[in-house]
Amino acid sequence: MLDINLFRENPEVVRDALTRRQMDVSVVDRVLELDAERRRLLTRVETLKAERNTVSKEIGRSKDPAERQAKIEAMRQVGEEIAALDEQVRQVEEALTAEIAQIPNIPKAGVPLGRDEHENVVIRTVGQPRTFDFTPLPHWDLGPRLGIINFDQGVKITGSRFYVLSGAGARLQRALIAWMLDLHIRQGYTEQYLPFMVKEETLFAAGQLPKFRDNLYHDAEEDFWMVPTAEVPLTGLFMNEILEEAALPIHYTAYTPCFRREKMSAGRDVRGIKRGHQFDKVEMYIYCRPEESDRELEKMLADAEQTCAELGLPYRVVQLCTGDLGFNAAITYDIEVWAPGCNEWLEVSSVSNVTDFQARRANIKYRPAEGGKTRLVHTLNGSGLGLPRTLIAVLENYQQPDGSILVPEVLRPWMGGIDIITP
RNA sequence: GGAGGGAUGGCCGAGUGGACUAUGGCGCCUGUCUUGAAAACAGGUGUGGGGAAACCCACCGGGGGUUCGAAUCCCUCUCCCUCCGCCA
Repeated sequence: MLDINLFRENPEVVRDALTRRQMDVSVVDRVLELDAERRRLLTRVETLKAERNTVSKEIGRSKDPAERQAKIEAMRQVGEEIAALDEQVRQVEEALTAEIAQIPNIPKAGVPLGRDEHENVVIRTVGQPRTFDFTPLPHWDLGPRLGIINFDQGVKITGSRFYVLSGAGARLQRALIAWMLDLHIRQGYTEQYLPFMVKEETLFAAGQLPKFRDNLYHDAEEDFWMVPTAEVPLTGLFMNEILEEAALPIHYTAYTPCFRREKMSAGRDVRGIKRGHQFDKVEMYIYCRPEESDRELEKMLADAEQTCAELGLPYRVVQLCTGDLGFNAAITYDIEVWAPGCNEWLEVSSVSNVTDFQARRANIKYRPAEGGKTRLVHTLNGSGLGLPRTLIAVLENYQQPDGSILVPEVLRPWMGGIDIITP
């Protein structure tokens, strides 16, 4: 959520940000009107409340019954007026929050201008795509042949876009999770084990609600929501808290499953395990001072790149253009790995500086060491690689002519002696 | 699932309708004293909002209600604690 003061003092900044994101700017005027109305109502109602407070104290002290009665009568009317105005304030604030809550973050100055994902900018490519002297197979062929991915069973027990990993496939995914968590711990992150269901307030804080309601799973009985990413509970950890500056920066990593209805991408990427309703992810998350967030973004990007490098996967770093930037992010780098079987670059990681956007929604501040006013923290999030896609990349890049899969060196400690996956 | 007890400032803890402008203590900050520190003493010390400012408004777990006036009374929800039941 953006700062209301930004609209008052510098509405052009917001209009410019919306224009760069290819969005309509009329919301800015609606916000300004509602804000002016809110302040107009507040001035009136607070004057009346001050009067009521003063006179009520006089009533308490007064010994004259006639005077008391007159004042009680007068304040009864003032009270009715206050109630009516309070209700108007509530409605205006609700409308104001509804408008502001749907406005995305301001893209940082260096973010390339662009309409959609086609105008993203490749920053660098690292590693040479492996050359094959045979035709590499896509994972949806490799997996079933090796008996490590079963699509039919997933569909049978749950439905479309669900699959089962079996034997070495399940173990390989577990190895990736364990290895990645350990790597992030070495990089300075503290591991968190989190609830996989959260309440509505937490989703609002993380910027998922109200905008992405259609992409979330919701248990109506208990009013719990399944997390679409660890970013959501990680943002919620310090909701409504004031941290000490000395505690910052905070680096967290967490493994969680992620649940997404993917309503908006129905029909896309239907083959294989690239896009499912349930997938696993290891996330990195940082809380820091505003001055540190640019530097922390570079650290997080380097940390995410290290996972690809150590897995021996060729990858490229892509900077998202303004038209493709996510709702919360001010700047985002995607990491894409080459999948020779399905013949495409797979987005395995997305590393973003969210600046104070989630912190304002979640009300997470810190007290400067020198004292003075509390300030909003900056938050950053990045996947230390989404798992099905990393699994795809490992399977397709490490396939051998006979259809077997060589297990990457770094994962072998978790594979119980399996160096090569064969049928 | 059942019965009971709780939730007050950074922390402890008092407050059962009007002097609460939230007592007191601890902690923290500033000052006095001191070569310095400690101790003692004095003052200060929450968050958010409105206003050019003076100042004002809101907040005692969340929401709603009664009242001229609510930390205090009523309803409701959440969470914590104790016990019982059930349970991986």
